[in-house]
Amino acid sequence: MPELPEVETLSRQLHQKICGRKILSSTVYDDKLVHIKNVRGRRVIAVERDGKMIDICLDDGNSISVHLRMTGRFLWQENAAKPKHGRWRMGFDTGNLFLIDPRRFATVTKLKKVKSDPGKDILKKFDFKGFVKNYGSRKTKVKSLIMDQRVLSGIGNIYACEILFKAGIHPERAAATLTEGDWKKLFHHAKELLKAAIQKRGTSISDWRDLSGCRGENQYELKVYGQEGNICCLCGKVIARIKQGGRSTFYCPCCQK
DNA sequence: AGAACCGCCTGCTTGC
DNA sequence: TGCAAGCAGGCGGTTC
Repeated sequence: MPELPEVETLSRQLHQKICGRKILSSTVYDDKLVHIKNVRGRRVIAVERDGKMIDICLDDGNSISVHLRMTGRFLWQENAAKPKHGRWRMGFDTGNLFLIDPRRFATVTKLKKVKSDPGKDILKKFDFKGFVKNYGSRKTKVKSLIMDQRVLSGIGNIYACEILFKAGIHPERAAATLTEGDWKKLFHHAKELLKAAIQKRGTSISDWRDLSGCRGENQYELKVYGQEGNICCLCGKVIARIKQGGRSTFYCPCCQK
């Protein structure tokens, strides 16, 4: 599932491919997306990432915001033949951009471009002091907190598990029990991990692919996610899996306190 | 405030 | 082999 590194990868590739290009056609194949209108003839002036959203900024001041949710992805194709699970196509003079989404959870909205808060994005102007002040004394579990998109933007289940492992913090700890040192460690590893994952063009678990249909390579770097029953690379004990609000959490009971 | 659950979806895995 | 049930989960919404 696309999280910050995957969305950043796509966003950069898209910017490269369609920035400055005019949208010659727009074809919607999925009834859930029929609201996508008034796109033809517009020129793309930028493609930006906003948390897990991809914003395709147009020359009329609007922006097409795409959230890929679970299985959404973009594919660039020279020909206009609809690929399997193709939900939407935008035609450019250089080729065709398809939104592919087997499970149809992805959402597309067209709206006036609004500036979001870069202080919530770990790789932008992240506001560490503001975070600790506003959320550091919450009673909620630390994993739920860092996955809350209103609090931090971009972190999903896979990277949340990996970040907490690197930082040696148990996913069920109440946020309020973390010291400033714990938070510093957590955000240090979060930054490093997310940057490294972008370098690897994302984590290709299940069906994630980049704009050219290529797999990322970060799945080989995962230490706990999907590793239930395997041996921890640090201590040799068995990786555990628990449910937190219906979602799987993977962690090492020995290394994460 | 916080946690759990549901609905949205479809492909894949599991069990008989 | 084939079919049905179960499972996966980001997010918004509801409920306790």
